[in-house]
Amino acid sequence: MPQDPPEQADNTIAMLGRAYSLLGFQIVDGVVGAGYPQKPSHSAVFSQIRREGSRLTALARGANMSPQAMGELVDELEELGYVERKPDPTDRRAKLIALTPLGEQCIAAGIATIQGIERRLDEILGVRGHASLRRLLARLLAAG
Amino acid sequence: MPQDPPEQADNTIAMLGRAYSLLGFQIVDGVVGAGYPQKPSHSAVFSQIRREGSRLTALARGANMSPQAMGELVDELEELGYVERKPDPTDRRAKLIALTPLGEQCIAAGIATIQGIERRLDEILGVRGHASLRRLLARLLAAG
DNA sequence: CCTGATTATCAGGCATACTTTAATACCTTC
DNA sequence: GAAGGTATTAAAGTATGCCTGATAATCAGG
Repeated sequence: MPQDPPEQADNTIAMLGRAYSLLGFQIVDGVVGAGYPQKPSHSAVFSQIRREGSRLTALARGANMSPQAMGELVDELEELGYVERKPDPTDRRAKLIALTPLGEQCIAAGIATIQGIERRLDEILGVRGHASLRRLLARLLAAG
Repeated sequence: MPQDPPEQADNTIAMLGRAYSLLGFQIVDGVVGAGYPQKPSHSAVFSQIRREGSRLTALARGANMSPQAMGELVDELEELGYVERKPDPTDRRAKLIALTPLGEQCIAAGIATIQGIERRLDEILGVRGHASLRRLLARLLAAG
């Protein structure tokens, strides 16, 4: 993730960065504040783990990192009680990493936090303004 | 800087993050590609250094970090030839950190890169769309 | 002119988020 | 059933971006 650009305080990119930083921290604070401690990097797991359980290598590929690095994230989440490792019935080398009930509550808290922030965006920008922001961002991302 | 939020791929915050990541890397790539190597953290210096030169402590306070940490950034920029330390004529304890001609060229390259990206945003979003995006972001940031 | 604050810097440490190397267990295929 | 590939894990290393503590020079006030 890059930093603020050199020079010129009010370019669009710097504003995007500040907005993201502002809201992103609110998510982490919200979820942690709701009683679900975690690190930002854990989202790499939460965002792609499947209900039936996911293999470590699959998670690593999906997050574009080494299986070893993903293994450490899973270790931490297991320690926190959010996921558990179960043997994969179809391959005895592999393990399935699956959410515990606490992990599901954590995800629910994350979704609730995000929805709360989005409602605040509706207030700040107006429902139409917020929709407009999303449309513009979508177009920007589509254009790559 | 936080990461992607847990869960839900298409919330506004995640879109902001992806947009920032996309464009932010383009800035670094652009400036480095123009022949001015640097690290993202160096922007903490470039963005606030004054033409007459700035004291280390002033830069550190402005970037909200310790003077030691700022000293290291200045070391690196001095090594790269972008800044130089000169004695402060008004205080023999202090040094003034000032841009070299190369440093000014680097800043110019940064500004040019940013302007190029902003022109691309004009193309992608339309001039009015881009202005609208900036207006929405400004309102978001003002509401804190 | 002594005292205490300020300026810069040296030295060492720490957290985050990865990496590579290597080992072990297991699968698949010839 | 041996060879080679895949899944996980342990161990150690790297890069970034900061920090605290201590030191030396200098300044400013009583």
